[in-house]
Amino acid sequence: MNVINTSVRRKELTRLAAQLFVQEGFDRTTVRMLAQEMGIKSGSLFHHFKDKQEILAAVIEEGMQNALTIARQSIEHCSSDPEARLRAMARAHLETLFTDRNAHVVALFEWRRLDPVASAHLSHLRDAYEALWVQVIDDALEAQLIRGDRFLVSRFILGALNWTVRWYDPSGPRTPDDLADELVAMIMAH
Amino acid sequence: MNVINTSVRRKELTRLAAQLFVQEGFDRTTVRMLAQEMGIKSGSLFHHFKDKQEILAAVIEEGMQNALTIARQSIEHCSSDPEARLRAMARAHLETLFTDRNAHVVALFEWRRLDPVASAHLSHLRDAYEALWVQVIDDALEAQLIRGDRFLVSRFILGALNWTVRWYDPSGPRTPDDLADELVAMIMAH
DNA sequence: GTCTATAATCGGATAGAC
DNA sequence: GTCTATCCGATTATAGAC
Repeated sequence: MNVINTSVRRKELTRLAAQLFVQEGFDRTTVRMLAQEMGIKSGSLFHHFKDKQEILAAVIEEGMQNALTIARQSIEHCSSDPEARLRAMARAHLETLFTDRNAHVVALFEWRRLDPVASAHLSHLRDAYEALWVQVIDDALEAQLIRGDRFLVSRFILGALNWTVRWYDPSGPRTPDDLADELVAMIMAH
Repeated sequence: MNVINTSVRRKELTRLAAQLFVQEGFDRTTVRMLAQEMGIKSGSLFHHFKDKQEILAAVIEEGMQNALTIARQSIEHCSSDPEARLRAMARAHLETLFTDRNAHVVALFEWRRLDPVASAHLSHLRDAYEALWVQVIDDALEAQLIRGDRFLVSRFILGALNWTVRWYDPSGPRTPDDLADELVAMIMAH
């Protein structure tokens, strides 16, 4: 019935793949490395996934799905206050990047490696997630919490958040929530 | 005498390599592609560079050198005013990313692909560039132009700027300078 | 400095037995 | 569902002639 294979086994394998993709990058991760991490031989891997591309697509779908779910849950809890919603979105973004870990990072940094068909198939998820952001940003702009062009502001905020992957050390003194709060504080026109 | 080969021929080849590295990514750029772009056969390439790694190091050194030079020139022109200096740094950053193009982008996005020796050898350039930023940010903080932790603020600003590579279209209506100005406006506590 | 030719290795992917 | 064995194209890099 389902076009998409969602068995728990495949989920587990996808999780392991995400880990390697973040560590090494998609291009440098070989099917042999993936298989070893999964405790099987490289030939067996192709019983679960058609090819390497399909693994990437699975990871990225998982990452965007996660990001969407967590973000939606987070802003539900504070539906009225624009400032709380903005902070919640930033926190949710960093939560899926660092707490849940890996899949969302792959979605952000390896999207270009998707073949055109997979990219087209998954773009609605990315669009839905960005729409969530633009909505929250619009509310914040209307409440005069922040200033600027809705499009640019969301790009800048997401850029600042995404780039944390390159420098932030979760084992350091600051929590992801600290980062999110500090970013929001920085741009607020209080 | 010189440890580093700085012939104009090598500079030209480095420029072409940078272009391909941005388009395809370092891992997916083959020496055959590089050679073809340079109008020679792949075997001849190794007369100019010891190996593929050395090409990457050359590109990244060029990119950081460019960024440093342009940034220093830009803030010299406005040595007194903290706001002008901040704006100048942001403009310079986007100028080396989009106007000069390629080499600085490679430095930012492919740094991880450097082998440890090359990375250690080039890190002083990256550190010098970041120090320039922290200095400008410190001045802006002291003048109460912006608020926050000096370390985090510079990371967030650089993240927002770096991520533009992923979405900004230079052939669109906005100039890189527009972007820089809008980012500065967004974070200013006027 | 560039060429041709090729070595040596590694990559994704398949076939067929169990 | 996993294994072994293997195909075969692609990749980095070298050797030696011109």
